[in-house]
Amino acid sequence: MQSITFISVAEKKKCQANSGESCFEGFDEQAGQVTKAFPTIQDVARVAKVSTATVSRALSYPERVSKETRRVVIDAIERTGYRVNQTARNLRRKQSGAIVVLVPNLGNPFFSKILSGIEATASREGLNVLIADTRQPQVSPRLIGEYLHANRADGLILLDGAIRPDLIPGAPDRRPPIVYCCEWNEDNDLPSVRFDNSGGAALAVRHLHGLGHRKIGHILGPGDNVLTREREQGVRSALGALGLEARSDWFFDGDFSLAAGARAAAHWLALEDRPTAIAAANDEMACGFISGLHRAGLSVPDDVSVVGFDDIDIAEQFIPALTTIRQPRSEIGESAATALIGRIRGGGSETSPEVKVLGAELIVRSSTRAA
Amino acid sequence: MQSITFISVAEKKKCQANSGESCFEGFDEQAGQVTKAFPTIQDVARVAKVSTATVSRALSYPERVSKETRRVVIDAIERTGYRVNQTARNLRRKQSGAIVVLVPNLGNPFFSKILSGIEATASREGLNVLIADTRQPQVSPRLIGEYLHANRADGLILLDGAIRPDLIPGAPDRRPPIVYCCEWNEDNDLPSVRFDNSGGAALAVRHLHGLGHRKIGHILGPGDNVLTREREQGVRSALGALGLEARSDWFFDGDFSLAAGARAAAHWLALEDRPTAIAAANDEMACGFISGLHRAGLSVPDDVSVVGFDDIDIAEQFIPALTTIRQPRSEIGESAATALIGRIRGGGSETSPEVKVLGAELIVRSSTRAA
DNA sequence: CGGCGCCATGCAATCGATTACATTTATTTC
DNA sequence: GAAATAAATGTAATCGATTGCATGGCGCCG
Repeated sequence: MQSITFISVAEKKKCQANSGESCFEGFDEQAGQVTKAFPTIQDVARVAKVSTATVSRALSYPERVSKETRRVVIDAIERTGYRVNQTARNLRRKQSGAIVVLVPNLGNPFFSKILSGIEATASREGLNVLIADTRQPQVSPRLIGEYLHANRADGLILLDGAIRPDLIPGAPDRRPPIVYCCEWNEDNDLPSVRFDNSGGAALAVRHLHGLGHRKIGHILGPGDNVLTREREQGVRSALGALGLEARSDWFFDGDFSLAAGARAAAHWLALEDRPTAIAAANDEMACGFISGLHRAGLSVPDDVSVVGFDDIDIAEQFIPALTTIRQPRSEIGESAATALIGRIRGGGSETSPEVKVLGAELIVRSSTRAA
Repeated sequence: MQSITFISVAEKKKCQANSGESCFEGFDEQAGQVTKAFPTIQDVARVAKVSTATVSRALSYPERVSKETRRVVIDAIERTGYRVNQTARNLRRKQSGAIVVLVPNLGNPFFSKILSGIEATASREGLNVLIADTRQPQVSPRLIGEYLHANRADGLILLDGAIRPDLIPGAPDRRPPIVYCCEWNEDNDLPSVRFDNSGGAALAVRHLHGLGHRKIGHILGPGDNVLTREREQGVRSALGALGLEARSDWFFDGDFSLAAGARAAAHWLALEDRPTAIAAANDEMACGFISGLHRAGLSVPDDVSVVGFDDIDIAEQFIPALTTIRQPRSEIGESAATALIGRIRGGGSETSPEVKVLGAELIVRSSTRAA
């Protein structure tokens, strides 16, 4: 709303000339035109010849005013070009009208679909979506703490499991409702919406086993990540259940990046006894792995089968098309937003489950084949 | 900030018991502990034994209060756990403290890096970033208009060239400063930050020409998009300058999607006289094209050379690694945010250029080779 | 020493809406 | 037809900060 001149110079002159009230209104009765840049509820009330309370009610509780009055008010709003000042409304209602989404690395396309789901749901509910990147170099815990405070947002969605709201100073009642999405933190029991990561990883392993593979490796995500642990654990327990060996030299370190996949390929190539199939903890690493092998003159799935995880856009068009574990990303965003909004509106007495787990699905394409 | 009980039941009792002021303060003098959930500037003033004006000044204009007072105020803020209520501040200052970024399809990873640049710059300047997806089905022009109004945001970045702020009803002085980013609209002259699209497309064509290709085709973006037109025009004029033919059956329709690239591949395969090189209007279509050919048993760059556009993450790890035109996406986001903030703070008297063009760069990888 | 000006601070109006409570008007009930 | 009840509207306090104006204290100058 930057700098505002409520009454233009031309109008001021007119004002001195006729000293009428319509001048202060900023509403030119003659022309029936809007002349004030930012009419307030007072202006509407004046034009509609009712009190501001009535205007407010006509907007917020239409059933509380008579049909006739409603019409008059709507009409006045249109004539003045009035828009509710959200800031004033929020101040009075003690809310911020926004939810904050804390994203680790906004540049990562994995999050954009989730964000899209969140945004769709939130905007449908009349909430603004504020985003902040938690991994920007200049972002201090101090600033994060700022976002976690209730007077910044009505609610918070954390896509970054490393953020721990329970560690910020100040009583928990200064925090708005919080929901983790995708990731979570094992050191607190805040509600979360997540995929069945270990189940998905198990699907991948069983798929490979079903194709006859008995030597199965895994490319891990970054060490400090909860998804990494879940997916690894899913792989290990599936291997165990199938009576297969989990050889430590077949578990390659990674960090969810394409480059990490390429590095894993180099390690794979250096092995004496190579696994015949690889389950990667995400699609990027699977692609990087395939790409690394390709540069070495090997081919997927001829030389090794590869399963990814996530089903990112490119997976389907990659060469070879990537067999992967699909997670409904847009859906998880919607689900997290819905859960959060429930908590915001519910005001504490919450009956919905603390943890919601969304199923994952195996998508078979061309990067896997019989051993 | 949802529903708030300012004084807990336990405290109320204590309050009746000793009827002291410290009760109303919500600050337990004995323990030196914070007991009020949301202390206000009044509480700080009381604890610091100064007026609210002084507290406010100590925060906003530290040089306006004495050193001693500043210390006392800071101390009181820490003891009470006070945080500025941004809503109240914004109301008084007639600002919203936020910029809105209107994105066409948030799910598209192309935008996430740009968003990241915008967010980094804005948060450094103390502005919140609000995002909205303009292509959600339930988003009406009405709602977009809501975002375009100055009392929603202090400024606006449009990543969607199809949005036309000049068409919304109401005087232009009800709009906050606006900057287009990446895309723009030819029907108005709002400031914009963009890449050199035609120059980039020309780079691609000259690269192919330099490799000896004389039959060059192009896969277009969606018809209504300004980038599509610029890139096509860049291709055509480069072809012209090199004395090459721009054959209409070598210009394939597309829409920036992977699938469109695959469709173009089908069309290419169906041609009698095929171009030996293709410049795609973006990387996704280039990948889709390559993938489509691969499924037909053909290979890039052996059978045809392909240049993409954008240099998305996957380009480097695609098989073959994609030759493409790199655009500094994060940088354009920063640049747009900087331009916008300049306009917000500058308050109208703006000297920076209305259109800023960022250069594009050719990245040669393995999807192109000599004819 | 009186007057001027500056500095630090306080008082109170203000931003623009919402809403508890009061008041008026209409409707129902006996 | 009077009393009770319900519906519609108005009055004014309120949300929590910022800031124009007023004031008191202090130093400086002639």
